[in-house]
Amino acid sequence: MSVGIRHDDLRRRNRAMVIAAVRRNGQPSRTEIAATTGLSHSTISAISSDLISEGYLVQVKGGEPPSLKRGRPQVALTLNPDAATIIVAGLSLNFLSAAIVDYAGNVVAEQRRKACTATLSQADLLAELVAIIRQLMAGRPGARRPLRIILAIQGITDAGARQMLWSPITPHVDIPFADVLERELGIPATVENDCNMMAVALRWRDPERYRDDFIAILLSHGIGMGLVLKGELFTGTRSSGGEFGHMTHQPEGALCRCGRRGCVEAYAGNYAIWRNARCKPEDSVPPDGIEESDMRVLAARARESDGPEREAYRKAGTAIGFGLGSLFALIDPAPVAFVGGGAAAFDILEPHIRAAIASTAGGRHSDAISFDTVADELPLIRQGCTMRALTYVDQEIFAPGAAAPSQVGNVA
Amino acid sequence: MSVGIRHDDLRRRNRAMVIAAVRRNGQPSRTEIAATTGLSHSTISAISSDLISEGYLVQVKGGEPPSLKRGRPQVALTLNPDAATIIVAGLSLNFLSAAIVDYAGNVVAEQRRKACTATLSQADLLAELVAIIRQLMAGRPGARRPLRIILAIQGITDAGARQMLWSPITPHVDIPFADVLERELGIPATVENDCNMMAVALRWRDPERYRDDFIAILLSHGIGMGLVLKGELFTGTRSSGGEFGHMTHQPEGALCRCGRRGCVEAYAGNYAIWRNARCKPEDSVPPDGIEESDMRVLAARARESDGPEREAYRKAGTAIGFGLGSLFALIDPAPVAFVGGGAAAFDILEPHIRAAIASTAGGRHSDAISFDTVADELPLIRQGCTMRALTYVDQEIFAPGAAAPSQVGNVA
DNA sequence: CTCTTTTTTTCGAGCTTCGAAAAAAAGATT
DNA sequence: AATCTTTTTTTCGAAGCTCGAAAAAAAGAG
Repeated sequence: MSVGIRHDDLRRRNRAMVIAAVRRNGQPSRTEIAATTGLSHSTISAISSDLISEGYLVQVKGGEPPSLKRGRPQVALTLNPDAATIIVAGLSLNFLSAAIVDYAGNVVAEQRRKACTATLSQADLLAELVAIIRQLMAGRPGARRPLRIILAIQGITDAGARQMLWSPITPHVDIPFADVLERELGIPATVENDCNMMAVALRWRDPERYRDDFIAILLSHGIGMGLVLKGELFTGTRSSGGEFGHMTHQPEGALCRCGRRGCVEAYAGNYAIWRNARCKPEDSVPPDGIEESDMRVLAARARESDGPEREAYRKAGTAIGFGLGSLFALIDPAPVAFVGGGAAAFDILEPHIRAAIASTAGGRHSDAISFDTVADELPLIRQGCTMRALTYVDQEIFAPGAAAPSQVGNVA
Repeated sequence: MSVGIRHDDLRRRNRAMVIAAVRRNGQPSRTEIAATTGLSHSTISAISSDLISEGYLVQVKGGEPPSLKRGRPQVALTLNPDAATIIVAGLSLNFLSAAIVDYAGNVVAEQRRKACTATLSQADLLAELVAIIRQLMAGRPGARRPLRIILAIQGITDAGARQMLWSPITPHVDIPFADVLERELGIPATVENDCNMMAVALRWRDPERYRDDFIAILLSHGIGMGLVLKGELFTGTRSSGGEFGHMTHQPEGALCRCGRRGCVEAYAGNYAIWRNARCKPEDSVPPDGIEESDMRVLAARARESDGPEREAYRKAGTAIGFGLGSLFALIDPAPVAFVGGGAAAFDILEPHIRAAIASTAGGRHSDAISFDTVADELPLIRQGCTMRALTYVDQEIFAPGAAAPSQVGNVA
């Protein structure tokens, strides 16, 4: 059951609240923080003065143009970039990346590397990952140790963000990425699903549009989803969950990359569109290695003439639409952002998506649902990871046991 | 954004925590409360002494057998039944009910009434409901005003629990039950979906089995669901949500009561099983007024011989299974309780449900999923409403503005 | 009747937040 | 240039909360 609030929790929570307000707001003044948190000016003054002397916040001197109002000007507070660093890593098909990001969210250093993820042994895959991070850290000798590693992978992770349970990019399953990274590098680590990080990023990027309830759908070789409900990232009970692409669209239908039949992805993933456009049978083995350029050709043909390509996109849109209809039956309609290469063909998909949704019970008032597209998923994933990891760090710094460091040294 | 914790919130929250601990635990001692809440003995002592003098808690004198341990015996605390009352009302096809329940959860008085909900005007339906509650309260002259009304309806409610948006029991939509009840009776009211209340009740009834993540599915004329995820009742963004029965099973499939096609309910609702068992076409208008006894006959035939009845149950089980598979793709597998008349035929449904789930991507490890049946939904709904309303009352009593009554008078 | 054990209450210490007032830092006005 | 206004930020005492330690209470054991 939920636990009572101890007296010393109070300050800790309110400190974390101030940090969160600064992270969200960018450069708020003490007065603005008091307004958003509802705490009194005296409390905010005391807390922010502590946080400044501990090195987490800094005052922005004359950064902004002098305000036109009279009265004592507000002093903007902002996160001290030197307060901490984190490592943001990404693992996708044949590609590894890692970056060092400072406490304010700026990328400080970066590494990219190709690796044949599909054929590497589990040990070698892990070794590659550790190596790229080591190399990254070696580039900044003398720097303080990063406080956290976050790894985004294309695939299903467990609810505790410790392991990858399954991924299309490697035949291995249940890879304990977090444990290995922590053991090898001595830094707390978590593994996150890439689509979930997309959703997190959208929330930071455009809080007006993507606030409490929205859906991010990745249209790529496979179909992924990140879902925010009531302001919280939605995850499954045991895994990262939200496997929209593997909801059943047609019982006993087309063969999916996951080995089952009739999944949404088996109609709407790049490989499925390609398979249908080339008139291959629905139960043929899903092909690999389709380039984005191939998809652009298919999309162009579909726009041009009413041939098998157009039919393939119709099937894709219908599958996505019925999937969304079922999802909406559970959660009610919400704004959807389509992300990734497939979003470039959204103009072809949209009418079929809307038609399918409209024919479902979940799709009442479906014409009011707002759709949006974001072409490139990688920057979104990177940003989502950054914000999530920094939020973790914030929580940890102000956790019960954390001894408040009296001074956070400048490294640069 | 989330708001800071004020100093005076502390006591209020911890008081609510103590009440919650007593409600959950039944008759805990101060020591046990201290253990479960994590607060110190001194704090619990102070808070519970306040709550006793205010009349919310009472000490149980020699209720239990003297413990075999030595030392000062623990004094059990329990909720004072006279601290408050609430009204629990229910509205289902052609049937209204209402009960007065005390602060400890005991039913004090009850009323039932038949009314032809399908043909009543909206005004008359509301009038009937107000009348039955007035009649109930008239039976206890001099009693203090109930603190809350909770109404469970078969149908979709809005996220704010103010209105019924749609229901199969009446042609009217968007009925503002809560507002009308509040205006007519002057008591805060909410409207809840009946299946959600089933889930709430299961959580109180068997917290061992139904704790953080589980699913309650109502098998009746229609198909409903109540879903608990991460210990919280799951609702849609705008409505009560969780309309499992209206996820799409077969695009362009059988005609559903909701007017759409291919919903799970159009295969698994009583009317759908009946329609298939009688070999009516899938697009024939869903029949009304099928009795539970009719269904028992169909189930018996299905058990007996491999005819259309068995085929109808196979289709029903398959639809439920594929629906669960899609649900599991989103939330991962969780224990399922099948509730209501249809649960009596669960032996016929189960193999088909399991087979369908196993063929979906969401159904990995599906043989480990635990299924359970509860025959009668009405007591569950009643209990769920009771606990939900009392939880509301607890929160309200200890809300910021609430003046702590120095003494809660005994009414009996 | 005294000792031991366990529960509950009491009491002072140490925090925290808050409101009011003071201080600080500007522009506006004379 | 000096003073007045306005707004932000800090300071300070008051009130309230939780905690730990010690005391009190209430039993069984010896």
